[in-house]
Amino acid sequence: MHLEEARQKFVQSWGALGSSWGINRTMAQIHALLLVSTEPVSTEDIMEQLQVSRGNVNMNLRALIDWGIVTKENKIGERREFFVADKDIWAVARQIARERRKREIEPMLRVFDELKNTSGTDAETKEFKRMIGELTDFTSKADGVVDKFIRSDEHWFYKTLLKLVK
Amino acid sequence: MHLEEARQKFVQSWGALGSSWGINRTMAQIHALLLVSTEPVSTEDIMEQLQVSRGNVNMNLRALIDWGIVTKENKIGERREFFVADKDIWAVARQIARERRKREIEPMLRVFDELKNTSGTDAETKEFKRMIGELTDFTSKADGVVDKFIRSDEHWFYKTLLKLVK
DNA sequence: CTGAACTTTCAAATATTTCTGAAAGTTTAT
DNA sequence: ATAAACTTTCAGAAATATTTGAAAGTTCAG
Repeated sequence: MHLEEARQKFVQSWGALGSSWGINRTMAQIHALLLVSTEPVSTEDIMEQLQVSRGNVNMNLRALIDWGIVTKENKIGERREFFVADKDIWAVARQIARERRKREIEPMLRVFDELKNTSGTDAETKEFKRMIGELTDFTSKADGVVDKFIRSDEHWFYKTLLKLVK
Repeated sequence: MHLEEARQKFVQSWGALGSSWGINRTMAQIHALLLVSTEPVSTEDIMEQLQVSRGNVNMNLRALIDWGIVTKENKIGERREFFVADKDIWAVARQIARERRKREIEPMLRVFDELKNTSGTDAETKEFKRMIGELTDFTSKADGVVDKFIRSDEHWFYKTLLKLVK
């Protein structure tokens, strides 16, 4: 398989994976494209390579920047903007973990907290509260692990992983 | 907040969380409903409580059964089927991890494996292969952690978590 | 075997998400 | 100040995902 075919295959697969994790296909594809590009890439480049509109590229680039895994870059003597993805996979993973934690785990824990105050002493209510309690417990523990991961540097995490996978 | 309101809020939130993780809203809502139900629940019950059609409930129940986190239950002297969710959150999490591993991590590793064979000795190709190598490394390590989690019982995982979160 | 009770299927309808493209906005050079 | 070069916005269009509902299928008691 030659480079262009491989790159294309990677972009497609990364896009497909993204969509099964609640990330839109084009955003994931743009990210993939930047990941495997050695040079900073312009909006036009992306439009051409992925065959999508300027507006689409612009919006998804903003989102990637917002997630903190892509940055603008200015080439001297060039008017237009170029973009690069953080190439450190561990840093990208930590950043995504950080964002999803903020956007999903924290709000869910807040909901659970509210639900703890459900009134009633009947068996149904007790059972409901018990389940919410278990979910809170589980979610908090998962949150703890994610938090540790976010705070870790690669070295720490690598060592811990070694221990974990034996 | 009284029980019905709380239950409703939980079902809504679980549905919303599901959709940001690539699980369709109704499937997540049905799961939520079963999670907080003490008694086995019939298709009709779900239709009524979530205000969705019979076909929709049926399809999503099949999917939940397929994921291995919901089971059919027959009440004696009753013709129709009832459904219950596995109430052990850790078991549910392990099951979901197992399925997503099979459906997502494994195929992605297979794609990476193919991409390793990209021909070419130029700098671009080398860089591409290096990135694929890093992604493979990262994904394999994540896979190792997930695998360990899947094989763990709650006790083991709880202890490890304690170590992890200090 | 027949019909009642229930489940499954799937084509069409609906809802949701994503994308386009052109207009408006911004920045910089002259 | 003007214009060229580029970026952003967003209403409507297109694509995708989900849902409906009615017909077909299944099971079982009588």
